Amino acid sequence: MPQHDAHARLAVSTVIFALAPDQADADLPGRERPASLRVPLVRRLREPGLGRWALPGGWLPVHEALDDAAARTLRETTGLVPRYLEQLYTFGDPDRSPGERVVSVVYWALVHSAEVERAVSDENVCWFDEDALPELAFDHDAILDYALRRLRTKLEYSRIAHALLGEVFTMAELRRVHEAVLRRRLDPANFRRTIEASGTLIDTGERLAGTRHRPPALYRFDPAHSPVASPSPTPAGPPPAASATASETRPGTHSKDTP
Amino acid sequence: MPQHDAHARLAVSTVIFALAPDQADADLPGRERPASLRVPLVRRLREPGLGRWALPGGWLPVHEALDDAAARTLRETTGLVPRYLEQLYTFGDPDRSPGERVVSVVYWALVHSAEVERAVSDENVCWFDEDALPELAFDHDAILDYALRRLRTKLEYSRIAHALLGEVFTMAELRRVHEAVLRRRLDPANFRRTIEASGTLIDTGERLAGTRHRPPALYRFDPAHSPVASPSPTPAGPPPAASATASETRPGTHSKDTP
DNA sequence: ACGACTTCGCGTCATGCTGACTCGAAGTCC
DNA sequence: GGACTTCGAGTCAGCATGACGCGAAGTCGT
Repeated sequence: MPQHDAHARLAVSTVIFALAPDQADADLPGRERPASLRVPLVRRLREPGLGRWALPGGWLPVHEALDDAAARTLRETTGLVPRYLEQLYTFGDPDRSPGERVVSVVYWALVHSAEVERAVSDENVCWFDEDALPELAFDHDAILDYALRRLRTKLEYSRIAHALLGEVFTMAELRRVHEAVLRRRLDPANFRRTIEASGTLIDTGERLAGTRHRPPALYRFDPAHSPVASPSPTPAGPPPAASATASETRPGTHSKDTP
Repeated sequence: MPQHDAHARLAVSTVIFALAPDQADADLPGRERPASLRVPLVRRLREPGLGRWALPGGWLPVHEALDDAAARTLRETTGLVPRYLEQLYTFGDPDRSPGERVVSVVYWALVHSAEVERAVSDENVCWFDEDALPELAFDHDAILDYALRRLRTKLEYSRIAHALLGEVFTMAELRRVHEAVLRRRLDPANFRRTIEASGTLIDTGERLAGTRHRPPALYRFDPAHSPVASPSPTPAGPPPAASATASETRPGTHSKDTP
């Protein structure tokens, strides 16, 4: 007999990453700062954890796909439309939330800089620098740590940095994205060589004017290389067309399930 | 007002891998067969999908951790106790299961050969060869494909092959595990060099007698190297201590949630 | 007993990727 | 016009990996 609270509730949350708007209003001569990642958080308006910062998210409606729910709650709470959205992990410890049992399917997303400008930002939605995070509600700290690790490792074997940039960009801009994510300086020459060898870039033939030095070439990502052939290659990514299961099966053992 | 079916139901399933018991009763002189992976499946005894093969699993009890539920349902349905268990992905398309909405948190596990002997195996639980799988219920085919890809890619940067072997093993046995997973022959000499360089093996000093050739050394995995320092290294693995979230937050937007 | 046969275990060599570094090119700013 | 900046291409050394050779150490057959 199913009681109305005999099951865990399902929530969907998302960790969003964006580049900190270029070191504008920097007092130093514009160099040396490796740029940093920023994360939007929302303030909780209800118990438990009232008043503390948390990842944007919401309950999962019965008829909505997980991906859709992640994208929707993201849009509703922060106004952001992600360029990259992938499932991260499902957290479900019984004691994570005081009160009822909540299982959260967590996604992680990348948005590009321009998108950040349009984003909501009031007293209840705020962007935090990666290394200046407040104390978060529940165990969202650990989730954020995990998402950061995933972003760093995934950047090394996948080409997802473009999701943090605009349509066209210079080699230096792309390199600074990598530097911000990996948190270390990269040699410009070697970086160029590696990227060009990967074949994921297309030279637009145009150059960026207005700089106070030699005008750099503008590149664009090869769309045929981003969704690197849906089925097989993306190893840790979301499964291709796969997306559903139901294993309410206990053949050998009789369960208390209603028949 | 929460109706009793206003939410999706939560299930937990597991994809289990083991090595096919060494090419015993092989008619050929024992060589050339690269060994293969085997997967235990259970027959569904209820609708939907009655009679078809599916991944072992069950409903998630309110107070049980996800990992525990995966291990328990695994034990109950197949009698297996995994050596390695990690969350794979959460599948939750609204239309995956006819009838009600079911979201499944899927794990993947490795068990070693000896464990397979003790495993349940009747008309409702059966082991299938990786490339002789039956048609599965729901979209469990896609899930299995995804788990295989994860196993293959993870084997390359992590040392998890030992989970498919016994306590001690020869270099050739370990190599054959890699060959079975990666589905290609590996050079014995180069394999030895790479493994030894990784420093994850301990030479027991003993040798395996009874072979019809030079007796190979027996190795054991360095336990200090398997859980490669919990916190940071394991990139795509399960989060270290992290394990819980609750993002029932919709600050900017009023939701239908009960306050 | 002894040679054939097997795999083990250690070695070399060539190749390719990566980090460190150099240097001319091409703009802007003073 | 000269100083200054970054761009973009090149060289060189170190390290990991694939291909391959060969003596070592057992068992099996005659």
